[in-house]
Amino acid sequence: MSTVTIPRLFDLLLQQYGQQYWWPAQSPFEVIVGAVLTQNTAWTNVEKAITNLKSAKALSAEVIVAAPMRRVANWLKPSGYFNVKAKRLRHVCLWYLEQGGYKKLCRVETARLRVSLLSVHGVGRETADDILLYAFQRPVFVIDAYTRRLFRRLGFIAGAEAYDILRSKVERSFARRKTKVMVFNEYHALIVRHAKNVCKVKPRCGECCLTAVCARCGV
DNA sequence: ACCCAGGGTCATA
DNA sequence: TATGACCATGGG
Repeated sequence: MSTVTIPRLFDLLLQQYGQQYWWPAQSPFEVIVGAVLTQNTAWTNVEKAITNLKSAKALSAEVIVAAPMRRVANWLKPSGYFNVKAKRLRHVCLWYLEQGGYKKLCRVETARLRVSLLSVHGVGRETADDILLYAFQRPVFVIDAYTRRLFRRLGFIAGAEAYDILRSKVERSFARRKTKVMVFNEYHALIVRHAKNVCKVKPRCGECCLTAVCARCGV
């Protein structure tokens, strides 16, 4: 009998769904904005907010910092938590400008860049890692709720481990691989893609997330 | 009407 | 360290 491992699951998901071509954005800065706006929010709602920013020619750190918070919040409205996110986005933009912009940030070593990101109000571990991986192409694996649930269900983890414990566990399992950035990029995207196969049985059994066929629900 | 979504901060114990 | 309240829109 073959045992599924963390690297093996990556192969299986890639076979099943193919490449996902993440992050859906046209620039690194757009990745950063999207990473903040997608916090506990459906991506379709984030797209609407980003469309608002583009229509207003406000998808830039300078414009966002200069704009009144009420106006920023208004652009962000479709993505939910708009008052909170307007504040967070402002902090991120101030940081981005203070650090000298994308080119300067590209020179910062990964561990330092992570610490720097985490010092920004509104940027937690997952958001920081989204940015590190998808805006700066750093070999960092993003742990989200889907990853936690799927990996727990498959017996890779207990489920309640601290974020950084899980992250290093996954990263170590690909330690010998040369293309870590590509793998981590695709793996996280594939897990999110796979999550869309969650069964729609109500009430949710709590175990049916992230498998195409839920044994408990019998779907 | 209810549940959920590509989290993070803050107060509290 | 570890819970719980809070933030808020849009789709199923």
